[in-house]
Amino acid sequence: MNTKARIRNISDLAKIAGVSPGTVSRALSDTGLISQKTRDRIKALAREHDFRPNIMARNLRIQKTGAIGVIIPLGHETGQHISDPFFITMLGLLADALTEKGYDLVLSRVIPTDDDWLNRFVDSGRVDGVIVIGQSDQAAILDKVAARYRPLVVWGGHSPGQIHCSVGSDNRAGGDKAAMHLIERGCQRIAFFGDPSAMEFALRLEGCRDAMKRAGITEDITVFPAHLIAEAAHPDITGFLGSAAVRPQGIVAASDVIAMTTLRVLAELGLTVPDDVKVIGYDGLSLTEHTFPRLSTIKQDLTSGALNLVDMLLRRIAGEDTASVILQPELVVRSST
Amino acid sequence: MNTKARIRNISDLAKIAGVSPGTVSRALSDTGLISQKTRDRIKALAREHDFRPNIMARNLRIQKTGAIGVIIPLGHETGQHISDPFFITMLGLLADALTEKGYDLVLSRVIPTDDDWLNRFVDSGRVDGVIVIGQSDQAAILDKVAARYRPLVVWGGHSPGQIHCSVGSDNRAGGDKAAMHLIERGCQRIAFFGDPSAMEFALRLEGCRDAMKRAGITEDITVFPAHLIAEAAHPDITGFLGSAAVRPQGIVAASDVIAMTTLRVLAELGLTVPDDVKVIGYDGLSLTEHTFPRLSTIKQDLTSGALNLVDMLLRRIAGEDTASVILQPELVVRSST
DNA sequence: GCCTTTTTGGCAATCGTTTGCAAGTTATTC
DNA sequence: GAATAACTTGCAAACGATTGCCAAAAAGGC
Repeated sequence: MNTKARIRNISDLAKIAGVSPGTVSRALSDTGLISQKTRDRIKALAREHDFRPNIMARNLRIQKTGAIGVIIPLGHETGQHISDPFFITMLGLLADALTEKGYDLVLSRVIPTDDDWLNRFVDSGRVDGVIVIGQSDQAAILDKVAARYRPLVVWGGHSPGQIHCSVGSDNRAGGDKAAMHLIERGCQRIAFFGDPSAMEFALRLEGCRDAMKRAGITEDITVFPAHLIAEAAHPDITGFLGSAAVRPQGIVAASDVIAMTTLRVLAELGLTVPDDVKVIGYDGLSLTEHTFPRLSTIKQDLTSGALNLVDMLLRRIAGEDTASVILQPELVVRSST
Repeated sequence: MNTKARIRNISDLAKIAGVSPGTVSRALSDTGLISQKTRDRIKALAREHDFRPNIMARNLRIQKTGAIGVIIPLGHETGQHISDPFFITMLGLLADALTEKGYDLVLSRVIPTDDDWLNRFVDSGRVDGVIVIGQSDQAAILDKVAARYRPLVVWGGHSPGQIHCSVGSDNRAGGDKAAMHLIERGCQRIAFFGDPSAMEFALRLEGCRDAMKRAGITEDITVFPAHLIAEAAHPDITGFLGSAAVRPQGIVAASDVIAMTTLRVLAELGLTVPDDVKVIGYDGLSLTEHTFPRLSTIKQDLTSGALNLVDMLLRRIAGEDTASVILQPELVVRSST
């Protein structure tokens, strides 16, 4: 295009424009104080040479990175990975919300081998704030870091006395709704598929128990700690359902992925859903619409969850203090119950 | 812990250690030239005050960001989104590979509204290199940018004369394998579900035709341009299969998601797979193991794909030149054929 | 003990912006 | 026409690390 030397920085441009670097900076960043005329002239010049101010220098001066870290700690279940549909869905929503607000999203998967992973990330100075997806079994560490590092929010349940700011849904209420729905559909013997050593799942199980108690069902719920990931859960569940002395009439799965695997096992065993067994999932991921039969589930509103996470975080970055948010999950009835 | 003022930068530490900032820098970064003794001493001091050199300053000086941008252009099918299982799987693998190499991963979703989105990102100076997942219908733009910006690699098919460096699988060979498999299973009337206006799909269709020709089947393949996303594809496919005058014996789906939806529609229509109709997918995502019946598919080795992408990119960053890579897809036979 | 060689560590420039302060210019008012 | 007000713009000091070059110190050889 033009034969002139490339513009590498703001002072080059200033030289061409016949003004000082400071003026160029102000013109480009729309900080008042510059006459409309020179501002336009400089902007045009910048466009013409397609010059964009160096971001690293800007970051250094401003002491901000313009990036938010999203961390997925792969804690209580090694082997669980980022392709878990739940994480992914959340990630996509966060990406949208952050982009909207002008932030970059720096993705980090962490396998917590020591107690220092979050400290390291937070202190690395690469991001202005951090969103952690899932408490896993790391609640203690989250609390410790939250005590000194403000711009941190977490997706997950809220437990009394917790220090970190979390956004998540009411797991107990969700479990209650799931069990209640099965009971209304006529189930008496109910099983819970999921490992209650994860805090979220324990609460969902509690909720199921609440509902059964309320319905006057004395028989306790059967708890089967199925794996989170489909590959591992499949043989497990096959073993359990294939050999169960008394088959449950209804199954509350702790996650949609577990529910999906359950559907498959049932089909392989020649059982029909919902006639022989009813199954309800948890999360409300889009994949539940593509199973056969379509899966009933307890839907967490991840869209507003993501929006809340970002909103809270930005407010914390701005210095505000924010309380945790608890969203209400919702029963979605499809064909599996 | 200690009452001393916090160490904010390298010179503070230098003061405490009684040396000059330069020495601290060298000690911390293990650049030779410093005696083992002082190096150890300084490192201990840094650990004690948990001081970490400011990354932004480092970036500015070094002229590197230590981050790689991963872009997902949502081009030819608006509404397709990041939660598409294919993107997600790829993203997870890239996250692993990049972390391994010490790079951050900056995620960016782009809806190409103008011709300048890639330029803007590349020039933003936020990343040292860019990986684009999927050519979508943006091949021209990719070529244009690739011509001037070296550290750019793309996941997708390779077309003769393309300028950008791509890593992808041989779609034509994959389509061939899929159709061949159906033919060997006794299918004569074959349908292709997928929109051939996407380049990758067109090639897969070509491959199917190759196989049929070789097998001496004169009847042409029926092409049905199903949508990429399950929500949209479902009614489409229901319409097509429900009203087809002559039902195909075998279906080659252009993606696993389409195949999955097809399975569901068939089940809803009361048809058995594979007895009434055989279905084969494309991609080899893990979700294909969790359908019922389990889906046969043409597997692209995304793991080595991701490794290749990262490897190529790092070599380009280092100044090397790299040629495109074409991987061979592989037939995976399960229960749907 | 003196001279040469090797280590070790300090100095200061550099990366490219932003921004407080002050000076310069123009417009306004009496 | 002078004094004041109101805008514009330039100057130069940060931001916090890295690194080439040089001097001082230590080690080694005779």
